[in-house]
Amino acid sequence: MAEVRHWLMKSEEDEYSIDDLARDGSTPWTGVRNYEARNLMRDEMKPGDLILYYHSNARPSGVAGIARVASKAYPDPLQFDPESSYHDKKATEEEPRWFLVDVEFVEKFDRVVPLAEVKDHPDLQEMTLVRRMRLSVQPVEEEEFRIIREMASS
DNA sequence: GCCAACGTTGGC
DNA sequence: GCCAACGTTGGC
Repeated sequence: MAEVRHWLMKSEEDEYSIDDLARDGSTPWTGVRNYEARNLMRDEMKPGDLILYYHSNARPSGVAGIARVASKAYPDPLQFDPESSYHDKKATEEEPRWFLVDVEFVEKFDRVVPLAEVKDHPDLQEMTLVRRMRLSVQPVEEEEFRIIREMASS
């Protein structure tokens, strides 16, 4: 079996929080409309990979828990839905443009690890979260994942 | 709510 | 194919 990889995925707390994921068990990660984020989901993620669940637009923003990749990549159904704000009229069933994976709940942290603490930690300076503000799906090193999980329980 | 960062679009 | 204008993300 291939090695488990680690990721970070952002969700606006008001839109879909770690509590929503805990309630639902799992959810299709709809609405990603950034090519780099799409490519990671489509080409790199596999079932069993672990995810830091990040709340954006929150008070404070930060890592709220852990989730897991629960499916292979498949086309985001909302791109075909004219009623959806995620509709993409250039996408067709034959040639989908946007892909997603299902994400399942693993655990909610006892406390959110705020972005400010991540930015302050000397061993987390290379994280995409610190260096590039606007990518909503991003790779995380195993060591970074471990450090943040530890920060949540201290 | 403001606004900086930065990805995307479209005119040329 | 450059790059200015535009739109969105997301911290604060």
